[in-house]
Amino acid sequence: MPDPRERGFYARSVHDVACDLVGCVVRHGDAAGRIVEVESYHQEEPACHAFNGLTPRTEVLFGPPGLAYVYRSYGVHALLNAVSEDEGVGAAALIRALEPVDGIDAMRARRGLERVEDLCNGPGKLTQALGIWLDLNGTSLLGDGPIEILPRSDEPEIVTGTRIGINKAVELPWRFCDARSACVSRPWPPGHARRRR
DNA sequence: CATGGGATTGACT
DNA sequence: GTCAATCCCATGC
Repeated sequence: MPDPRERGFYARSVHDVACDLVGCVVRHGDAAGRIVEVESYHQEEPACHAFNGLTPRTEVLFGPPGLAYVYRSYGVHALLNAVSEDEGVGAAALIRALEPVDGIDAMRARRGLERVEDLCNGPGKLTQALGIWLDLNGTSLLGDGPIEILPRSDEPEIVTGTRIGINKAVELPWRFCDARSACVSRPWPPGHARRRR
């Protein structure tokens, strides 16, 4: 598998990128977490911000692969994506949940919560826990910017499901989760350990 | 220029 | 299960 510190990792089908990001580690400053949930978005499909073409908001989405696309959601939260596919194609992998690895006390302080499972089990939660804000939109994820994504140290068992919180193209199975992680956001997809009989 | 709608979360019934 | 917070931006007149 390609290395997420190289641009080629992101210059592939956004679905492959999303799937391969599960198990990788995101670091920002002293805080880091293992990715346990990712969704893919592509310009050909109406749930993607790039569906309506190049606008001021989506400029980074169409930029070179390996950039962070950070945008404001519901006027309140920052959501972190990895820009994927070739430059000029609007596609990105939305990082939706992490298992805290490093800097857990700093995460607790930023989140105002104690339970480790609740620090990063949602896309707006993990940016708050890591201290990632909108000013990091457009920065590199390849190790030469403030946010870094490091390779897997193990091979996760991945379950797929439909994406969360959208009302267009809801049927596409473009959500990828670590089947065994306790930090996946709800609702859990079919086949997730917490949901098994 | 006015309006409507989110790739969410946390609090509450 | 419901709901408000909150603000940028895409859309339409």
